[in-house]
Amino acid sequence: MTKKYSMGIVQRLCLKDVETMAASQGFKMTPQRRMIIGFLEGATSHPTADEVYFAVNKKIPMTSRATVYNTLNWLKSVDMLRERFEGDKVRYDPNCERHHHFICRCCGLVEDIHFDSLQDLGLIDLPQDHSVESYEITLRGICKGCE
Amino acid sequence: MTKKYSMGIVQRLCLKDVETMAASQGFKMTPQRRMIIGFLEGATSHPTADEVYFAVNKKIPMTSRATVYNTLNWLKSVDMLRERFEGDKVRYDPNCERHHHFICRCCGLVEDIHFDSLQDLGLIDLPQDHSVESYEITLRGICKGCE
DNA sequence: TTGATTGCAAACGGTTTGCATGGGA
DNA sequence: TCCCATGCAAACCGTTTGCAATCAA
Repeated sequence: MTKKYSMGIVQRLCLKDVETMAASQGFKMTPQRRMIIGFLEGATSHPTADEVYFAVNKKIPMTSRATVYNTLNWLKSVDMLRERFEGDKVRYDPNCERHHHFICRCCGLVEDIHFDSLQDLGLIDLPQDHSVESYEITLRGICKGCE
Repeated sequence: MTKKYSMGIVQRLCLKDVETMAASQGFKMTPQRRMIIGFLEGATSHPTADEVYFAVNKKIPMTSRATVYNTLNWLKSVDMLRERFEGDKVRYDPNCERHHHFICRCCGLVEDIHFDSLQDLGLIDLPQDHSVESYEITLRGICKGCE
């Protein structure tokens, strides 16, 4: 499964975009894939593979872990899903817009921070020795619920 | 192994500090621990557990993986070592000073960026709903070697 | 002396793989 | 029809655990 797909700036994973991409790249849509994508679309947090597995099986009690991983890796390989390591597990982030994160050191909550809500760093300040293409900011602290 | 230790601001993992901490907290120093810490002290990159294991065994050919993990977790639990997920594996960062990172999307190189070399964000811009204690910036791009 | 630390090997948990079956296009 | 995707189970791999032996303090 090589990376063949690029659609420019994808804001957020959505079924419609995946259908388009699949059709043009020769991938097949299946009920399982639609369920998985549907769940990710609506996810406000950053689910783990297992959370996807259980959520999908609550609706269609017949989706194997292999299919879940296969689908997640497929979406990752076409840049429609991001993998992040948070706390101590891998999580999947359907938000492909540039954004930052807030992580609560108490409960592990991860919240997206809209890119524009933090000031732009300004490329002038970035180190010159490497070619920097993007950046993201991770804020750490205590969330409202834990305070 | 509960977290009992706090030494204020630790700049960078060093054997001397660990010896002091161990003595005051009732932990024991062993040749294996000294080797592992010695390796981490001098590491310019962010080694994986396996890299530590092989590096240490090159010098003392008798340190088990269990001991490596045990020591890494011990240092982590007393805030003298940080765990990071980079690329697709867990890595250990002996630099406990506030700093940022540059990650090469081509070779996976991780380089520390001195905190002061990026402008301070200014807390005014941070979201008000959670209590933000710190932040770090991850720069992504292509390193000099890969260009 | 004493109990923390070690090495070993088995266990564990998340992810991937091989293969035969099933189902989109 | 064709071959991509699926389910299952086994394999894999990094990490943790249980236990008896060892050794730092």
